[in-house]
Amino acid sequence: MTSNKELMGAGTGLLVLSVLAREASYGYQIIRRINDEAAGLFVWQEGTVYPLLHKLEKDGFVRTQWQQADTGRRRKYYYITAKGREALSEGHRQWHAFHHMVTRFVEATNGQSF
Amino acid sequence: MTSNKELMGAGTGLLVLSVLAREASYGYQIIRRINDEAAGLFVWQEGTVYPLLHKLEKDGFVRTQWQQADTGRRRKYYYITAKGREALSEGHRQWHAFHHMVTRFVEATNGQSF
DNA sequence: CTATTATGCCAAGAAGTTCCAGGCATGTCA
DNA sequence: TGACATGCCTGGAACTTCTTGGCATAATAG
Repeated sequence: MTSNKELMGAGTGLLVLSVLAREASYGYQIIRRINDEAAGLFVWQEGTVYPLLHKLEKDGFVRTQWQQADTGRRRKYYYITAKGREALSEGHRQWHAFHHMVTRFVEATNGQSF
Repeated sequence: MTSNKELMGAGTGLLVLSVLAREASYGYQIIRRINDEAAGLFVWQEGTVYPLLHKLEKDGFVRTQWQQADTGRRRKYYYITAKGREALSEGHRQWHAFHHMVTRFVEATNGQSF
């Protein structure tokens, strides 16, 4: 039985994992990508994302590797693991189920103003 | 600028407000309705919903009234306010925007396994 | 008649998440 | 040189949710 907490928090991990499923990346870039894509809907702070990345690593959903960029700066790259892809798939499934429920509820309320 | 926290937490308030937009109800019944509708996807605890209801009241999204049921038991009925309906409408809008973003992200990852 | 279950409200404390506000270091550009 | 962007991180505050419990009445089972 999935807890509500996991489900709600799933949205954040889901976004990060989906970014990494496309291409390995590092914290600073992940933050920019997601905030760009959010286009003002929300803004993730560094203090939100770095702890989340550490948690994803602890859970085995990503692995990390320090790399030296052309610029000379050190970057901590995050790679999604097989387990991470499973979690992404499952999370996506649950997300849809939850969204479907929310939509059904809210749209049942009335036919006005939406 | 909406914070991420508000957006994620919005899902819970959204469900409760949408229940109340259809029909005034009381805590115990709200919990059962939502858990029934969730059909195992998640289970809300009383400890989650009652504080949420108090918060919705404090924010002016609902007002309350004690009533005596036919059974003789006291029930605290929650009525959605105009402000609550506005919040529901706005929350619904944001929820869609967020869901759209999540979907776009996740489905961009690959064409497999979903 | 009594014990259990269902109804109905709530709170206290723990655990987890996110934000805010920083710190620290290097590279780039004016 | 000084400011800004990049790049990592932490500590503490604030908030949410869960767990576990209490309290009281009504319905039902034995």
